[in-house]
Amino acid sequence: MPSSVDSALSKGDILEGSEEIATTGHENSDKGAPVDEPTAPSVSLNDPPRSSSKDIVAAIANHYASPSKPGSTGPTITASRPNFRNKNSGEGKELDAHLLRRLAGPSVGKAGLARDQTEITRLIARASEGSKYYENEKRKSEEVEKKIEGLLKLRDTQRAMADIPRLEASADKIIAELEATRDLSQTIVHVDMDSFYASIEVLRDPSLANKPFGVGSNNGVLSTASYSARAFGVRSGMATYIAKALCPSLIVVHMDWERIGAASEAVMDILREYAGDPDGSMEGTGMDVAGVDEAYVNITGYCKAHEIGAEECVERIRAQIFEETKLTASAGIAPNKMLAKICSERNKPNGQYALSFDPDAIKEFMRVLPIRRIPGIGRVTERLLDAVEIRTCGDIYTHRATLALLDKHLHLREKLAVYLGLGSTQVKPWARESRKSVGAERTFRAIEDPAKIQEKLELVTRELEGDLERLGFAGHTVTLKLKLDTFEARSRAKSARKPVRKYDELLAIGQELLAHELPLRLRLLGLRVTNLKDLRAPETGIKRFFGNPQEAAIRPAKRRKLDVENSDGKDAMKEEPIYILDDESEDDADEQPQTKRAATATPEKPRTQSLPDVEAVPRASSHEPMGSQEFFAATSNQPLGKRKRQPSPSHRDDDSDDIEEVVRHKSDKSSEQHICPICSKTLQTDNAGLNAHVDWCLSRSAILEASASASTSGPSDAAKSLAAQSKKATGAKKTGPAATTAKPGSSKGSTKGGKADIRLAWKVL
DNA sequence: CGGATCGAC
DNA sequence: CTATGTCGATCCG
Repeated sequence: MPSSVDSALSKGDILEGSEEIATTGHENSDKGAPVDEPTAPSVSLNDPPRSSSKDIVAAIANHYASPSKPGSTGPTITASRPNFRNKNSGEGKELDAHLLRRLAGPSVGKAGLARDQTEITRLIARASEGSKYYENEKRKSEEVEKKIEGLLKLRDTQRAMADIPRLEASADKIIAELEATRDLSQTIVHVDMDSFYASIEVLRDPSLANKPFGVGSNNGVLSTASYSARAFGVRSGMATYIAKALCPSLIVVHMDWERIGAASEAVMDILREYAGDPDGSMEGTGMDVAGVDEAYVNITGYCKAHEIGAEECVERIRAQIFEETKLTASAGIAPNKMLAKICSERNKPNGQYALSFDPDAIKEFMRVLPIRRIPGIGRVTERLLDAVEIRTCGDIYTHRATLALLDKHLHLREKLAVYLGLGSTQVKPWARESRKSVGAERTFRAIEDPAKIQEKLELVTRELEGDLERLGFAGHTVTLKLKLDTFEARSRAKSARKPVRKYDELLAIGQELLAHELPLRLRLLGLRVTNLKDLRAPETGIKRFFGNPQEAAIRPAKRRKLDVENSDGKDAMKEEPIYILDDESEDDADEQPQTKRAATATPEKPRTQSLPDVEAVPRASSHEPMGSQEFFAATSNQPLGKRKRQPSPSHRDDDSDDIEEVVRHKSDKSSEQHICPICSKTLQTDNAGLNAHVDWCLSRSAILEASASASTSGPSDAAKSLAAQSKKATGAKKTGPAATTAKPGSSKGSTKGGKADIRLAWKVL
């Protein structure tokens, strides 16, 4: 194995990444129910590393035949910055450092990795060599290199005639502005389950404890690896056969979506208890489920109400999680989501970390933080920043002039906010109105027979129709997504005059788009609908409800410190008087295509003028209709809603800012009459009650949908459907006991009664 | 608006 | 001889 190279790369700041790799469960549920036999989990102690023509695998196996006792030691964390430059020019065909990292997978940087990450990485690269996947990665890598080249050139020419001190001064001005927006009033915790899938497996089969094993859907890749497996270099996202090469004794278990979903539910329910106003009246409103195994919780109110400190509160949360699920969680406590997330990894396995709320301490914390730790900064961005010598957040300040010069590409303002440790303090449930698209896609063995491709299109279309139906959306634009067998991706879209959602309409458009592309050799085909129309948007009945002057009055008052970003916080408050009481439909009423949907993307002013002298330009604020927004925002969760949203705190300089209103403080009018937008029933309850009901109602329809597809499409589809739910419906009631016991009428359906049942379900599993 | 890319889980 | 699916954001033309 090469060595000279090592010096250049060896200390890969391996720390971080995502614990779990997202997987779908589509494949694993193919064969009926998830593995859950009385017997041992479906382990596949496969054949020893098949010595392929490439004895690379064998080489890897050799290299790691005797890893530094897996359990014995935590990974040696050699803190050092990534170094992408290829200093190993001495060797014949050296693989590009960036490419190596790409091949290493998305989660390189995770905690608990083996020591010499570099060796593993390059061996993996060798093993991958020649595959289409490899070639594609190489191509992409080269594109990035090219972009960097251009960037550096631009920087140099610009710098030649730039007034550096002035650029720095303007950056400092922005810093001052941003600093003024700092909000330390909220205590936010990010709770992250420890190797979730793996831990769940250990619970089912205790004999797995301390053994190196991985959890994967099928033959492909591992979604997660146990800590002892990580000591061998195995990590999430890694191809199973490579993992086996690294760790011959690796055990591979399949995902058990039922359990994962139940466990997730149990955990989220616990968290919801801590996420509410001080009086506890709005339990769950201060929570943001960010995936099956993680969530943000605003514990400000809870701590105040119970007169306890944040750390104690979080200890309590974690203890409760463990007590009720026997699963451990890690957590980060900080004044905003970004920081909380970063902190939750700090003491990863079963630990917590509380960041100081002192601005200077926060800045010091950021100063040494590798840029890659920032949510939103991935492989490519890390590479770009590295090119301009920015590796830690502290480097952002040092090179602020460069960022100013390359603002168009590197976003100075956004980076400065990161440098300051600013982030969103908005913690609330995902609102269905913020959904932008609904889609379905499928990967398969490359095919080129038009008839076969057509079949795939039909399959995907059927799936999409089902999702649209279940979710209650239709869309104006249909996009066909293709991935060639070379991994090259492509997409084609077409907008219809009317929002579409039916199978026939979708298929027709899909076929049209597809026809134009054939012939093809495909490995993936997907269909997606955007420019959504919410079919469950408030109808006249509901509209009246929200038109209620009292509700409207809340609007302007409750404008909270918008997150970072907002060049001019001052007048942001004026021109508030627009309470879109009625009609959310004007939403797609299509008028100003600009105003709404495009609000974020199309600022009223040229987005390019954000460079140096960015003068705060008061823009006409873009208002989101609030009607149903508040309604749903207060809802505790979203069935089948997906996660992830603006990772980075800032947006352009346009203030389209997330009109994130604080929806809480509500009129807790106890008895009011509302009409459920889903089932149309009239309810006698307060807002919370209504929301709870809608919640239940939505999840119920999701379940019905699942059963329906079960009877119409056969068992495999049903299983898939359920799997999809477990994964997507982070907040939705799961099927099974939990779901069937949830009480619709109860104004607290999601809290008391139902919860106990759900937990019971988890324990029973 | 359509297309491509990045990032996240 | 591996590498999903689903979604949001952003940038470009």
